Amino acid sequence: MFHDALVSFAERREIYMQISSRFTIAIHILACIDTFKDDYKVTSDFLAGSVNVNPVVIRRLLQQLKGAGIINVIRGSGGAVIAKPLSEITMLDIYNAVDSIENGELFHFHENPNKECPVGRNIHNVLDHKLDQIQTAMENEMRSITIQEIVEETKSYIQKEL
Amino acid sequence: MFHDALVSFAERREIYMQISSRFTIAIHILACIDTFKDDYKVTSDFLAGSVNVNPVVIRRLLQQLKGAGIINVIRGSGGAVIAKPLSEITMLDIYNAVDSIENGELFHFHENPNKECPVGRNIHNVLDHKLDQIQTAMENEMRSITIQEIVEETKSYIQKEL
DNA sequence: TTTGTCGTAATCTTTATTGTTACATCTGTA
DNA sequence: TACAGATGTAACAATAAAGATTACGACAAA
Repeated sequence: MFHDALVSFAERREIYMQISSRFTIAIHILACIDTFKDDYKVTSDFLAGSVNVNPVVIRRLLQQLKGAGIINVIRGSGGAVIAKPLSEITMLDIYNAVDSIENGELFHFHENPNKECPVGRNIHNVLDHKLDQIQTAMENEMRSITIQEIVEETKSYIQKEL
Repeated sequence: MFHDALVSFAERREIYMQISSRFTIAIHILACIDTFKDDYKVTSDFLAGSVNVNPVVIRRLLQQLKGAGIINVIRGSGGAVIAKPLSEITMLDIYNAVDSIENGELFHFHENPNKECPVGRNIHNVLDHKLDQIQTAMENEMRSITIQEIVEETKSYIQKEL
């Protein structure tokens, strides 16, 4: 009988997961780099002004995007440029690049279900697959949207303002 | 020219979003209630033992699930029971019930893009639709999975142990 | 060599979540 | 009707992550 074992507590240690604003900021950054590439040197200060965050936050993101081969950052003289065709950069690439969520998992699973409980020791096995299925659906949708679309729509909005 | 305006900072106020462990805990709770309904009175202490969290955390979740019409909680004598057929409870129902993410939005959008920048003042319009599209894909997948499946698979895992 | 910029470490602030204690309230039962 | 066992919920503490900010060394072009 596990009933008595269940009625008790324990210490825990969990990992958080969230889709942070790094994701939308990174997209914003790429849209800026492309939009202003011919007219300005797109520095971290310039981007910080458009996004409205501290330049260091931008530089950290630029490093992550560079690490993923999405952009190049020019040391010394400054500025960032896009490293490959916009049509080949998907939302998923960016999502992965900026490490939007902890260790690639969207859901925050409670860490220590009680192994003495039949449900507690099996729930992980059951749920992991389902959670994966949900996350995959999300990632597939992300993969279907390119930065090219984003930039084109942004430019069309800007056109309409004139 | 907006260049000068861009190279500057500003204060901000943001809202966090994450898929908290409340979601997986709530599923765990429902699996327990159903699995043990004939053999035990499923109290918050009992559930706390299986999930391995403080009973108050469980009670808070029970209230949220009750608010969504998913379970009933018995005051006084204690215990929780499921309020409708398991096949009619989807992962999405639970996700919504436990308020897994802030104000229904999965993505944390940076709050104050600079309105003086053509990209800054349009990025929200462009992205909102795309982010919605991604979130919808995720929610559709959630809607396709019922608690019945979860419970059945859990029971089948438990069977295999014997 | 000066100037502007990147790269990055270190520290602080803010915020949400979760943990915990405490206690009023409720209900079945002795 | 008093008791025992639960729930309902407020209040506060502890923990953790994100993001803000400062500082400064490294670098490249003029």
